Amino acid sequence: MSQDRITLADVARRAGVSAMSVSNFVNGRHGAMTETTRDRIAEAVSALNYRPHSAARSIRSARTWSIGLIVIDESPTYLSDGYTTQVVSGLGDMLNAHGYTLQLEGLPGGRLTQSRLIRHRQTDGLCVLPSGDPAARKRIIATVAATGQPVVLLLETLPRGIPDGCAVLQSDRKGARELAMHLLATGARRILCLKQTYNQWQAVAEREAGIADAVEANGDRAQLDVLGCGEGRFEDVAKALEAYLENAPMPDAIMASNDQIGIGVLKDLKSRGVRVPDAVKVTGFNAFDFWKYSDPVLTTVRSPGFELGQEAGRAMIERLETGSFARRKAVLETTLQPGDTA
Amino acid sequence: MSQDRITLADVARRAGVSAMSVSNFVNGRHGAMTETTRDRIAEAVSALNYRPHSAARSIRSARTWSIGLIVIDESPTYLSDGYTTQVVSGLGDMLNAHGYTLQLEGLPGGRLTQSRLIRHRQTDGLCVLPSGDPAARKRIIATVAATGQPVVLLLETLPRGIPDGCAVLQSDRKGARELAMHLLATGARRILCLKQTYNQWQAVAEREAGIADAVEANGDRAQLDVLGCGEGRFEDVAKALEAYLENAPMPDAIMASNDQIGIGVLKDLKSRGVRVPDAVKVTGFNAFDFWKYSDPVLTTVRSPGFELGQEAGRAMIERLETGSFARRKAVLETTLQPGDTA
DNA sequence: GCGAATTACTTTATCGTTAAACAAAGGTAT
DNA sequence: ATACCTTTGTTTAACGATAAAGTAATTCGC
Repeated sequence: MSQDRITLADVARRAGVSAMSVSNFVNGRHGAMTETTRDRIAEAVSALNYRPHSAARSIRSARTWSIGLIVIDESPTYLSDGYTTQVVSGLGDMLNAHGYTLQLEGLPGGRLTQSRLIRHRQTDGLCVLPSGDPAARKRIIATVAATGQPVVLLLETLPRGIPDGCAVLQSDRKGARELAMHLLATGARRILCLKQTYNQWQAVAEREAGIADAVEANGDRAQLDVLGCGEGRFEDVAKALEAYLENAPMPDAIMASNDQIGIGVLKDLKSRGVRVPDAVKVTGFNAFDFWKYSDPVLTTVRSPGFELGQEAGRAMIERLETGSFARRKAVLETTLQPGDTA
Repeated sequence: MSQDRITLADVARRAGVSAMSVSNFVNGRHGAMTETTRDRIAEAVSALNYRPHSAARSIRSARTWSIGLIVIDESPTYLSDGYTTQVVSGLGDMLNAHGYTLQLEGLPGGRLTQSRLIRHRQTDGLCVLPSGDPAARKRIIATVAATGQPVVLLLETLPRGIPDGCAVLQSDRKGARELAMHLLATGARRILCLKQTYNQWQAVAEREAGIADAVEANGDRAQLDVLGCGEGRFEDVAKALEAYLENAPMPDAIMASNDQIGIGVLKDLKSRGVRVPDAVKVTGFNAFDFWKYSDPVLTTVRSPGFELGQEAGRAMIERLETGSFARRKAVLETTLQPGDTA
């Protein structure tokens, strides 16, 4: 079976060359190398099943070939949000394709200082998907930046004072504004925005702002109410709507800050016997690839989660290979995704 | 700003002690240490913002404090399946709580040999979520085991010849059997099983076997047909059902191998005007926490994905700390999750 | 009151790799 | 033939931590 702890020296001994030559071979620098030498090293490497010791390599070359992703989430199931998983997939995909490894860590904002990726120097750079209120998010970013490592922020603008950082965003505000304008254009006047308040991402605030933009552009003819609904589970949505409708008439449109809430709204309205979209229009915003499973199919906005992760990886790799970030900010486009509910 | 490259020696110099003392302090061995010394080291560590260099630590201690998870998936969005994300969350949660880091890598079975986690020695152990046909899965497991690292298999039984391994499973067969028995007990005779054929997990085969168990136990009174539907998207489900119904009457029950397919079936039947569960009973098997979003709510089986990930982490940590796996196999229970469709 | 054990450290050697400097052999220009 | 590259390697000295062994001062058993 595979004899353990095979080192460069073992391979070198068998191939009858120096350890450095083996190192050069393993790292793809066979430019200046006789075919004979190359073959003998190749034979020895595969015969001994040599596997480079990453830590030893890292200590000398000052590169770990590993990138960390810190997901700030209040729940232990920090990947439960389908959007997050798309981001992770995209990032991992890009990193692996370029020879980097992804180290993943999810924790609540309050426990950030316990993060191993922050406390130990074990990555070449850190990506962060922050959540929390604006002050908490800023604190989180400052803590990560204090490690001195390159930082890529996901779904969060780069604050001043982060010299070695970059932000990768998506057009949440614009996407939400266009969705709202569509509703207003098709006759809606009173809009209710239903947003999650559990994990506060900047993107969610942006969506709210985008809706407000559209409503304001319509002057007095339109009106906007905003309602929080905690984690956004069915119970949360039902409770929030119940409370709202006690003091207000049914709105013309309900805009949810993500698809999960949107589907919750659809369910609740169905149980009330309210017809969608005739009586009330409903929209989501797809935090996950979920809209098409609802019945009727939810009108929503597609978020480029996978691409966002990829872009973050690309930016980080460029930074590591050129010494500085190519740009301080990248914005990916959201796209309106028509359905049957608006 | 944070002066980079602070080493143990720098901290030791400032605190007026040896590097070893700082090392002991940082690693929590302050048992034998004067309060004065401890305080001076603590001051120096925080004043210099010292962060241990993981690679340097690893090279001497032969521990990386990092565990790899290899997800075999044919799609680049290897976390798109919600069940997988639960597993990753659970594993990450358990590892982080015990001071380990998670390194995540997703790739198709055919590209396994390019895996960095396999080619490099950079983790203390490897967890694998295999997919593919049985022969491919076996090959994958053999490749991973050949690294000589401890292996934990997820949703896959441990083949012979893997001395340093462990399997963490869930009772798919039993869960599916009970679900099928419930259907048979409430009058179903002709059952159609609709399964994904894209990422072939052992768990999916087990579910099919469980259904077959129940049908066989009913002798000639019951009949089972099995149909593949590719990735399990709506189009796939619709096409598969269409083809089936050309040569066969509508079955009494349709059992999907996961919830996504189950919801696809519900949609398709609704478009055909078939009433559920009166005309046809429908069940899923929750690969993701999804059932409750369907309308009507899908009758399904809860899979303990998060707990499975946790258990895998626990097993691996025990292995690393005691030198051998406490048990070769752990099976977590699935639970019937009643809904409105059966 | 003396050797043995304990406490609180320090010293030394080393983990496996790579950066940097060096060297020998062969080829080219002059 | 001499000087000067180029090619194809080798040698040496780290990188930053920890295991293991060592040491000086104190406490303890009897």
